[in-house]
Amino acid sequence: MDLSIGDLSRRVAVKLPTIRYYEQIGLLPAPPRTEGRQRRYGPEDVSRLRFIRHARDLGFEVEAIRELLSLSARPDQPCEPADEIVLRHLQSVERRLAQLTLLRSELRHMLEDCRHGPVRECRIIQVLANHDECRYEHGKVG
Amino acid sequence: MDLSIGDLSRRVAVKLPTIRYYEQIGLLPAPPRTEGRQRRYGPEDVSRLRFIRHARDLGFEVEAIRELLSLSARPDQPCEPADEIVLRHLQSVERRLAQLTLLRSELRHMLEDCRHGPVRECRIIQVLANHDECRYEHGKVG
DNA sequence: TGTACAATCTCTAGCGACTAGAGGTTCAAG
DNA sequence: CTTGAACCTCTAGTCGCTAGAGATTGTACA
Repeated sequence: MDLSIGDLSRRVAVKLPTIRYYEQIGLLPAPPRTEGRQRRYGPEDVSRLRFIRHARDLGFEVEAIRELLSLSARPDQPCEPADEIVLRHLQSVERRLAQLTLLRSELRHMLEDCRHGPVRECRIIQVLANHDECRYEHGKVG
Repeated sequence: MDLSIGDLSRRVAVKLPTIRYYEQIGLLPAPPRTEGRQRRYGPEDVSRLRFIRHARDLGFEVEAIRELLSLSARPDQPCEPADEIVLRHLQSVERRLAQLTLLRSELRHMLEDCRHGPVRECRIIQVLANHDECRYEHGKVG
């Protein structure tokens, strides 16, 4: 039950160059090759890649995933370190949510205030030119 | 009233290499130089950089800022194009908020379900290994 | 005027997590 | 045995900066 990289890609829904990338950065082990140097994967690789993909979908960074993977390889150890990783991620998601919520109000107000006249009278442009006209303080948002 | 790049940086709170970067990508015009090739800025540059910084803080992409800047240079034109840029951005912020909200529940549940035993019994690791155990469908989140 | 040193200069490379493309090789079906 | 899809490696590009090296310039003080 050997899978080509294309088979693996379709099964796990991870793009082919991404799989090679994960191998390159050491998230996935380098698989055995055919005589013609093509990669062949087994069921272990399928699970591992699924794990990675799922964690990425949940927004975990590669470094966090690396830690989670190495934790899952030690089933007897306590799982606090995993908790901590998830908690840190949750907190960053919450910070991000707070920022974006503020940002959303700001953008809504800009649109509401717009009188649809010439640019000269446009509140959108005015607010951008002058932070004092903002309703809220806001920090950087990516 | 000529400002060095350091003066400008302090005034607008934009880092020095970032100012040079904005010049390089054409967001800021190339300023006049001293005999020794050091940049000297005037009040126009201060306003323009403030505009840019504010828009970046609000999460607008550089391309959007480019358009907003060129709109603000034509005060007689109608401001609908500016509206549209802001609206598009608002919509992407809203999409992002929806994703992150879902993600937050997912992470919270993972933490709640954790029994703090060994990794073998850890729901966090189990959920990551198997998407079917997720409470929600979730797409990619950055 | 001399000198020290902070500020500035250009250039290149790195970040994170991929993605795209060129140009060549291998596999598998018919 | 031929065809062509799938695979290979390698480099470079994405976005919006940020960091560093190594050289030059500006300026405050003696």
